[in-house]
Amino acid sequence: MDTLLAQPKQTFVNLPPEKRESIVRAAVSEFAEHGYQRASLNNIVKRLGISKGSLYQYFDNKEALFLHVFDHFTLQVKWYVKASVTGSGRDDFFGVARQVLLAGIAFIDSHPEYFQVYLKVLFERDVPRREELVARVRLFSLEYFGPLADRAMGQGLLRNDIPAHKVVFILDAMLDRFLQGYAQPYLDGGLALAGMSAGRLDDEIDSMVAVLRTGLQPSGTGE
Amino acid sequence: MDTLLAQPKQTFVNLPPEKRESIVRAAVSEFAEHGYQRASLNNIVKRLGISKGSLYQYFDNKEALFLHVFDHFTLQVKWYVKASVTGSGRDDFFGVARQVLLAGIAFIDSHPEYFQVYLKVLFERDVPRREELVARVRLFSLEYFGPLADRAMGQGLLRNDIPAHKVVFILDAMLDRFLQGYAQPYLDGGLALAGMSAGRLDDEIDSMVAVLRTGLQPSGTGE
DNA sequence: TCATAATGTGACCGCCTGGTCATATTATGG
DNA sequence: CCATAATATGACCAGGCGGTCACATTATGA
Repeated sequence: MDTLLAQPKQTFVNLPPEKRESIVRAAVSEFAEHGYQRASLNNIVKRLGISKGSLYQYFDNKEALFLHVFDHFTLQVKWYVKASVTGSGRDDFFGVARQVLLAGIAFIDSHPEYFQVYLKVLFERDVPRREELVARVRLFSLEYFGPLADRAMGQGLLRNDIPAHKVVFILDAMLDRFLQGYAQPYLDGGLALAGMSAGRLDDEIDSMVAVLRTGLQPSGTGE
Repeated sequence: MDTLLAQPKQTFVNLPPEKRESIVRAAVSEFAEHGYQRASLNNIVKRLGISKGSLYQYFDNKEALFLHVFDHFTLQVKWYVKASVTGSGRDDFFGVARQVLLAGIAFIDSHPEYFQVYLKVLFERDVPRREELVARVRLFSLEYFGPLADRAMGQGLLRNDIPAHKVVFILDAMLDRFLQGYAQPYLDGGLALAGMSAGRLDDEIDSMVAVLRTGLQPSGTGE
């Protein structure tokens, strides 16, 4: 699960870090804009001002470059989510959901193109090892919220007429859709999430979580 | 809003209906599999057993063919949704939501490739007139639920601490995500929606709507 | 200094793309 | 029957793709 998808060649590892980073950045940018299949290695080397031969000294082929980019993406996401939750109270199921949502927003703000790569993978058919890539991100979400939901259910903090896995589905759907809307303006259902001020965004998140609370907590529980 | 995006050439209109339909079907299939940019006209004519020159006698170019396909898609969707709601009680906001969800499922079942085309458009960047295309579908949803939500709010059937447009966002997000999960197995958050029996699917839909009800109705209202 | 290894280069390859057009085939109606 | 219009065809074009490779350049260390 935590193994890397692809290793670059030794030549790439030997590169000075700043050059490595600029190459990854250019690749992310190209994959974000065009998805996997339409992304052009010619474009990438042109942006970087290096020759195509060099790129092939760093990575075996287009697929290896792409998988390397995706490895970076998943590592970053997991780091963001884990960092956001430690410290805050882990007992409040919906509080954790709120934290994860905020972490997602923060990630998109600081790595907008990485998130675009992910969205492209979701809806492009012939991406190499696509199922595996998507599973890495989504299973992370399910594995993360699943146990939390089970525990909350055990403690009577969730409605018992809805199975825990369905609670996770609803939560996951809401969070994912919110982040998609934030990243892609025309997906936000008229909420104008994209480019919203941090304060107003917090309000949106709070009311979103409030609805989840009301809908998913046992009916007697106070707010 | 209801004007067509693109007209085929007269030669196409003159074709016998079954040939027209087979051409549209082949185009839908190709666009569904590869999205707009990677879809290949060569593939389409190969499948159909016609020459490329013929295709260009029917449509000005790739874009016109694609827009014609999308026109068909939007017309079908609107027809499905409208047909599903007439007859049932229009007063129950969440009942309507449930009907629309069922209509979406029915549409995907009978036109799976059309829905794939739509999903591809959502996440592909350089689709011609993409914003306009997406707006046609999403605005339909907003324009459809917006007034319903306003009315329900006026009748005190919705929580008054959440603005109506936010209610619409939540509803839209949930419906859309549910349909995406139904159409793309790896998006369903572990619910295994795809290929689910009709009965179990209805259960999933009912509990989804139940959560929405509980979360969005005024706190005193019964279920 | 110099042999060797590591790295950089871009012309080139076969393949596929959307699109064109001169030509062949078929339908039409006087 | 035949002239004309409508339609069908596929070889062809320029351009872009991922990938290769013989060669040029640079770094290394004895």
